[in-house]
Amino acid sequence: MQLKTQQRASILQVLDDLSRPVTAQELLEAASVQSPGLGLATVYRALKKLVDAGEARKIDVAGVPPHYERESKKHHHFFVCEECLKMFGLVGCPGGFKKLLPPGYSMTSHEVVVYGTCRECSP
Amino acid sequence: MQLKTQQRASILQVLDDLSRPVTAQELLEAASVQSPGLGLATVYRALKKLVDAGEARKIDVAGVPPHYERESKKHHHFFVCEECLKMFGLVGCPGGFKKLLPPGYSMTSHEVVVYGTCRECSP
DNA sequence: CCATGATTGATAATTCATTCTCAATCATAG
DNA sequence: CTATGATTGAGAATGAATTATCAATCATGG
Repeated sequence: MQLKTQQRASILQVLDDLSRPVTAQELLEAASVQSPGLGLATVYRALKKLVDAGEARKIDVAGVPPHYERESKKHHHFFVCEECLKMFGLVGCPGGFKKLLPPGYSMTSHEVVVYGTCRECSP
Repeated sequence: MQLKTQQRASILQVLDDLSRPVTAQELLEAASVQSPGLGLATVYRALKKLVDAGEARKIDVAGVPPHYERESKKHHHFFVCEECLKMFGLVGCPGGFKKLLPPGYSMTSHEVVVYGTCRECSP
């Protein structure tokens, strides 16, 4: 049986409140405010359950460690700030990716990552 | 001083001949035909030199181990076959990524990965 | 309130890609 | 051909993310 614990509640709340993808470390630090002494293993355990349940997803992108975010049906692309290395979700999509495929190839999904400077880090 | 060895020649030739990004393992297996007994460390050493010299580049993409390809000024996007997990280069780009950015954000580069089924794996 | 099984934190262990170590071998200038 | 320094292969070592272990603690049905 799945028990309700303060730790998991904090983790889920932080994942919701910070509305951008975060690393397990970021999540640990943010959720530790609510749940002092929180352990990294607990963060990973919570993330694993959420991902398995389809309520969160892991995002692997070149140049930064893996990030996690709440599953959402909307934005599915990402921005990585080269200054602070934070990741942000992007809404919308240019489309037109199928045109890039050679004959005989078919597309099931696609991923876009934009690198640059976020507002906070802009001069 | 940089010596010319059979191993490095094979590695470079395979990287050129297979005109698609490959993993260090794939490279080892392919180059072993020409250079029997080739070691993985040698492959990594050769790749490191090529990357440092700007003649090859490492491609990190979600779902597959890192791949390497000869540096080229042309295609810069990738296709990953979900069946055989091979990676292929794609020519062209839909563009229009800057439109996705919120105000205050700027773009320096972008990456696109298309997932699907390659010709070989298509029914 | 209590028994019981779930959860937790700390840390060891794992996994994978990659680099290091080192003795043996090889390429090449002279 | 030979000395010398570069390169090699094998396997150990590393670094980073993640998972397993285990004793202690906590949540919850009864």
